[in-house]
Amino acid sequence: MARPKVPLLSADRIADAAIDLVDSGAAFGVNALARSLGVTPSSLYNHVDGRDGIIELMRGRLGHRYLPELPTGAWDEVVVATMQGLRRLYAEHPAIVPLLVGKTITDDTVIASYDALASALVEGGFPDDEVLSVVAVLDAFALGFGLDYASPDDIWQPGAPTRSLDRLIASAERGDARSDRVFELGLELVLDALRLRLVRLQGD
Amino acid sequence: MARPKVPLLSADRIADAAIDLVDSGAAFGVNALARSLGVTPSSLYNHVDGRDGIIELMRGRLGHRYLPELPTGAWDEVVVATMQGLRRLYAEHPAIVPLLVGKTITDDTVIASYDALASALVEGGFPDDEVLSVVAVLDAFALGFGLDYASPDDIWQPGAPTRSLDRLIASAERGDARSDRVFELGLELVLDALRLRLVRLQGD
DNA sequence: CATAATAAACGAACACTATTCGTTTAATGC
DNA sequence: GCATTAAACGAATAGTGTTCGTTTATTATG
Repeated sequence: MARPKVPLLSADRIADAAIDLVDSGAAFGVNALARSLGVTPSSLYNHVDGRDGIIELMRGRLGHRYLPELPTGAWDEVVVATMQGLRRLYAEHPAIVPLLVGKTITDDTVIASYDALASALVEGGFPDDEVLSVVAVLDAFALGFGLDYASPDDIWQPGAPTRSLDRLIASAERGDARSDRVFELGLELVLDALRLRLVRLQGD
Repeated sequence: MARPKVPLLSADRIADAAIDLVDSGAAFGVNALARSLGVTPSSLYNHVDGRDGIIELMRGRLGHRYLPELPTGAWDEVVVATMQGLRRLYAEHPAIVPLLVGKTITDDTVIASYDALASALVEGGFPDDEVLSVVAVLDAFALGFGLDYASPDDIWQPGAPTRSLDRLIASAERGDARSDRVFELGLELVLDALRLRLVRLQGD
């Protein structure tokens, strides 16, 4: 096919198809993505910057869908809103997480979200030299939970009898319900801890 | 070369070489691994179960090196010991983390470590139906931190001016010092929160 | 309107990757 | 001493991500 009157592809269309592909459970790849778009792989390179570029586009699209535009209110409300946005993102698109980790974030929408979170913490009273650490802790949390959602049903597969693990696994929840419970507990714990830290800081 | 008198390869030797390879910063792959062992790729398949098998072997070897054999004492001491073991593991072998995530854990040594952690929490007074969630939270934490260690120097790369992020990034620590600080803060937060939860639970 | 420049698709090619297969050689057990 | 097994090999396969040069259609300029 030569150049069509109306373009078949665009960055957004490619990103959406990539998200669909990853959600389908298939392995993410440029070739497979092109196939799902009914296009040859090299055509994609007219619109996006290779594999990593496509991944960053996916991050942006999902960020746009799930992360609050301009979260306002008390710092802990911003934290909750951001974390729940990430939870929904990861819960509904678990397979994308492994692709996202360890890559520099450049997408404006996502950057803006982190900026809003950091700003809320600053205004909430956390000292400047601690805010980025708190953000990193929250990020580590969210990422860990994202990976939890992406984990196989059986996280552990004991080959020999255990003291507690076998028993606890047998009576434990499974699937999304389990992941949700873990997230709720984790968020509660980290919020309690942060509030405690803040009153301690302000007590001095 | 035909079969040598004394075998060139063994599962352990392959795992050690794989760890060295990953630590060197090179991309992990069966071919590259074979090259580093002075052997052809197919020879490895006599000893290990493919790429995933090698990764699980690495997990086991590293677990054996870094996770306390049989941690004892109060539940929070076990938590600290386990988390710090994981921190050392991730800090000294950050590049292995992306390979580990999202794969079922079968290695006996690593299983035993999680079992000890779960048992300590049970004995510490956490209710049965909550222990696995706490373990998962800690795991999510540790994994998130591991990924933090593995992250590039620039986690964020704002393309436009920001409210706080630019300023905070400019004056922030970088590299391992930053990651260590984040870990310490995170561990402190989660321990505070867990202790608080325990006294609340026992108060009822 | 003609022509040049650009955008967008294509297919072919390249250098990898992980894996499988059949073969050869050396060590071992009865 | 002979059959079996273990362990290496090379060749082959199918797939990966990416680059390159070419063709075609649309757009903008003179």
